Amino acid sequence: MASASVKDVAALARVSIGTVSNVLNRPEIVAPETVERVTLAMQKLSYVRNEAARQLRVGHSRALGLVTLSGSNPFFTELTTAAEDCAAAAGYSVIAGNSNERKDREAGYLNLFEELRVRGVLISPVGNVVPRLRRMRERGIPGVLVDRVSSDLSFSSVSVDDVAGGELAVTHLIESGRSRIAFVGGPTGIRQVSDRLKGAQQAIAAHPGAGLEVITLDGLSVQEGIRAGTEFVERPRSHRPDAIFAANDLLAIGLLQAIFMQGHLAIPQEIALVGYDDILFAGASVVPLTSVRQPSGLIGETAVTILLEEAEDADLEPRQVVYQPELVIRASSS
Amino acid sequence: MASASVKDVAALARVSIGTVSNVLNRPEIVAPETVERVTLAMQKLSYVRNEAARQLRVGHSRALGLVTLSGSNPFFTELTTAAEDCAAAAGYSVIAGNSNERKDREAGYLNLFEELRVRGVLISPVGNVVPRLRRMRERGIPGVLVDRVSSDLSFSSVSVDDVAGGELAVTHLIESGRSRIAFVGGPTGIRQVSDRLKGAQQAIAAHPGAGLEVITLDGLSVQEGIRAGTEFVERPRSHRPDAIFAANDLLAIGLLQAIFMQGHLAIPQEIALVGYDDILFAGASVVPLTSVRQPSGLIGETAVTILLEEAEDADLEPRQVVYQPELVIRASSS
DNA sequence: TGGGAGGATTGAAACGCTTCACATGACGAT
DNA sequence: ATCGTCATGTGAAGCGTTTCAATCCTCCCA
Repeated sequence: MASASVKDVAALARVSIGTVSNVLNRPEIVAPETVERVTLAMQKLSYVRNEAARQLRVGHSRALGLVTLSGSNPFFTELTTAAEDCAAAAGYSVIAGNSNERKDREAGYLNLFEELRVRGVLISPVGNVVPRLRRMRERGIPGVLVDRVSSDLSFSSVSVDDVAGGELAVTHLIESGRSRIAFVGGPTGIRQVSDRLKGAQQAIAAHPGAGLEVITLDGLSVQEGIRAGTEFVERPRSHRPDAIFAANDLLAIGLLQAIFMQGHLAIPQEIALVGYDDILFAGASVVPLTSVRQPSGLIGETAVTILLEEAEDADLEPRQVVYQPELVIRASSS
Repeated sequence: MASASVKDVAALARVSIGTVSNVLNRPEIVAPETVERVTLAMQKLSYVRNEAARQLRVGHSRALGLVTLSGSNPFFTELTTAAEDCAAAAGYSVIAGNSNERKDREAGYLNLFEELRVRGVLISPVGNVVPRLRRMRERGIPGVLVDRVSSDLSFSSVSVDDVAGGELAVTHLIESGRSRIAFVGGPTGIRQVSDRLKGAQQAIAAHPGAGLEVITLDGLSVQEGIRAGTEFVERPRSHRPDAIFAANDLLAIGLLQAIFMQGHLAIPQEIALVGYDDILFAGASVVPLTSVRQPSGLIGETAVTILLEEAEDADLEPRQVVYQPELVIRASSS
């Protein structure tokens, strides 16, 4: 049974299809009793508007596209949920996908969003998506960068000061008496990672006597953390750092597993550990994790708000919103 | 600048629009050199197909809808990722939303999916969605239940035997010497919760001397777990259970925080703890968590496969796939 | 009584695509 | 030379909306 269309509703309510469309979109301009008759007809036929037809006519959809970096990182899950809620309040839905840090998946989602003619795109990019976003903007699809600042400031962005976060973390480690510090991070191509590293380096530079070892990994997962942690455990004590700053909490949890549970090294006594993101599980890990907290929900909301404004008015100046991170100190570092 | 349409491409390539559509959809029936000319024209104009128009014409979209119970539960995140991958392999995209255990949000997503004319719906339901799904199926949108069996078997489902899981968990607790066991779970309206409880009760019934206390909560979050755990800690020792079976890992982690970290009761010595889902963080929590593992990815894949088959052929008999859970024993219970 | 004003409704065009019956032409078989 | 076949390409219809100019009433005022 094919579903009913405006035409069927119009026939049943004995009005024109134009009127049906009006009660759907501007009920205030049609006579109350007509509204009622049409509404009744819609119920009888259990009419459901065909979004594709609407979209074809008006030129764009009621959906926003969102590409995040990782599906397993609760930071992005929280961000996504907040974005959905905020969008829903404005009558939009969010189509969310995660690139898992792969450029091909990222490109795949952008293709999809373009075919779908989404109203706008939120993205936490892996590769250099700015040229691509520029092309999309020329066609009326604005973009907002999330958790990342556009290098040339031509796009709005909502981010957290990752340099400050890195500095916060490492300064804390130094001030609590550590000096041989290791930074463990994912591909340095990811801005968040390189910024956190930069912050770490600044903290080191400000404190003579402290040194930084940089371990570069291929990703930011628990698995990678375990791998890196195992490597630390295998070293002779004299070559081990006395503190580790991990580029995110998943990594930190992996390090914790390898160092504390498998390697039996005391945390924080032998090695102190600081993570990043302050995910829900950070406070509940084997040794509760000191972590740099980012306002994930707020980021999502702000990004959606800005995106919708730009969708309304394409000539808006790009804005850069930067939130400040906050250090949450727990047992893993004190 | 409005984006190019088939008409523009056709004009530039000096063919009819029908031919352009053919190179898009059945390139094998058009002459190779024509294909090339058209492809070139598409590149020149950076043509992007308008999915809404395509969909309007063919009657349904290339998307699947997915509603999960919770966005913060990694079990569903893993399931979603697997479903996305599986759908992508078949040329479909997944629009995922989570109800956060709220019926209104669940209904909202179903509305959206119906307006979008998705090809099919995967759902892990909160309320009784069967009548709703039935209506959608009459209109050509099949549905598959995920992590839940349809009460009347009129829909296909992919689930895990939650009764067996509950039995597994509690039998393990009893066999390791506990007898005063508490079940802590979210709203009993959720099938997963009531099934796990039923399994727990079966295990108790099979072992004379063991007793079960049932604590019912409003949700399955870390927060709720902390609340319940605090209550246990405040009790006099004689009224405390010697083991807790939590309906999921988030709850268990909350319990852990309240009992072990705030309440300073030894786990597992004073209270043993078993969770459910074996999420990524279970093995890395304060006290590594014994948990019942479900094949989350496999569930997602299977569900998508079945759904797509039913989308092809509406007259397929509904199938019930039930996977068996597995107990992963860690420090929190031994 | 004629004429506006203005509210309510109508009807048709257009959005961009797919589909399908049909046209065209080349070529081999008869 | 005629016909059928096959490969290729064409053109128009139609999917379900929204939008907007045009029409139709009704009521009020001069």
